[in-house]
Amino acid sequence: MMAESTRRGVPEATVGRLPGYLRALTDLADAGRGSVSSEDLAQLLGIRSAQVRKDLSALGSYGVRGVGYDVARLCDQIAAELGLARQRAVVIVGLGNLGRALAAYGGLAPRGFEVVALVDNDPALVGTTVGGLPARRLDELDRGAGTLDVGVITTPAEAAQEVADTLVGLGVRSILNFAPVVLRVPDGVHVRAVDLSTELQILAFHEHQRLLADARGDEVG
Amino acid sequence: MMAESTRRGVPEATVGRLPGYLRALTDLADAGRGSVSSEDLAQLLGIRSAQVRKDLSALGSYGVRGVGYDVARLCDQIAAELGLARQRAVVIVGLGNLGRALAAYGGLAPRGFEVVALVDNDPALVGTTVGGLPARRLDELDRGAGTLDVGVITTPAEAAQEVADTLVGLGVRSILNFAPVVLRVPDGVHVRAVDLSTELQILAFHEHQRLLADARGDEVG
DNA sequence: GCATGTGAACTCATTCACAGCA
DNA sequence: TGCTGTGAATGAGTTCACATGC
Repeated sequence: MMAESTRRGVPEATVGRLPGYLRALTDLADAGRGSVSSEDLAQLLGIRSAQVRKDLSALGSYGVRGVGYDVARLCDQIAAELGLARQRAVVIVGLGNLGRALAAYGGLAPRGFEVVALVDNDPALVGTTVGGLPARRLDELDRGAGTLDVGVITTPAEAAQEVADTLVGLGVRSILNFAPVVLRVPDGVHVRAVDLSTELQILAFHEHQRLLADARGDEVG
Repeated sequence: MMAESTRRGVPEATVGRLPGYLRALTDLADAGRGSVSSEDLAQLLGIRSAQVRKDLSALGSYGVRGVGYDVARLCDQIAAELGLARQRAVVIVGLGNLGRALAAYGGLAPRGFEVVALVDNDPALVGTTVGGLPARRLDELDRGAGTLDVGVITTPAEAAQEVADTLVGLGVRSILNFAPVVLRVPDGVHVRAVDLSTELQILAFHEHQRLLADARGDEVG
């Protein structure tokens, strides 16, 4: 069956860069720039211009040959693609140092994400407020919270799977997991994992390789 | 020219999974498991067994056909590959909520990373201690800190590039950047970026796509 | 028999190079 | 002329399927 207008199917690698484009374009818009070339954007993101053009043309975007892309329009285009028209409701589960830091982070609301609920099962924390929001128990969450779009898990590793199960039960279909475990979730639920140790170990690997290369007296690769 | 033993060249995608293997194997070792199959590991990491075998054989690893991999040995093998024999010295720059949370995080030391210095340029913070370490100014960092392996940047976006430049000047060649900017660094310096808004926006994209799909009454992909 | 290790097939992503159009 | 949009070429990563060896 033929597609109505262009068939959607933005490559995952492109999706991963869209927030970067959006950030750069927002900055350009704030600076009063009306249009921008793929080469400029490439510089700003640290990638190649052909990549930029491929990415943007995957959105069905309209650049102007010989001129570039209209900054404001491309902004809107990408924001729409990311579904940022609607504000998202975020719940943070786990109010340790990291959870509290994220709860207090001011960079979310202006980017379309509003923290609407905080959760911790530690009785000492329940009832206290962080950034104006009260902490509740996970099992009280269904009431009064309205629809939740995104769950952020900042619990210890041991608790994370159970939290994820509960969130999925509440209808959450997007999870950002900071706990160092692989979460099992049903099809249709998206999980992204952020792990500090993992990142550091990857950096360590490269440092180690450089060390080995230096010891061998290799040319710089 | 022929390689001495197997030529090193672990694919980047494999490197990204090594910390996950290490975590799973550490857990297995703690649980007293002596050996493990690629299928078991695949389950634990949420990937396929062929992937596991490819990854591990890239390390020149010795599994035993018909049996599996020796847990303790594979642990050592991967730790060696990641260069974790040596403890790494980490400096955290930017002692806002996130920086302080990371400074207080206990999960680093056991994984080979020791926070040896904390930096912030806010006079109100300099001299205070977080997790037993005093906060100093960035320009005092060269003295008494010994060698720094990894810089973690948790400053506001505006300050991040300057901090990165300074760190590079101090000999740091691995940077973990939490600030929402693309850092420019010389060749040979590795940067990994972690950005909360980016992650959330990627999740939002997929949620948005599901919504569109639902509205069209599509089959589940 | 059973699970590893690996060539080959395949899918996904990046880069090139140039046609097409303002 | 200059910059976009894109087919073609290349490269990276994943999956398949089976020969290999304990």
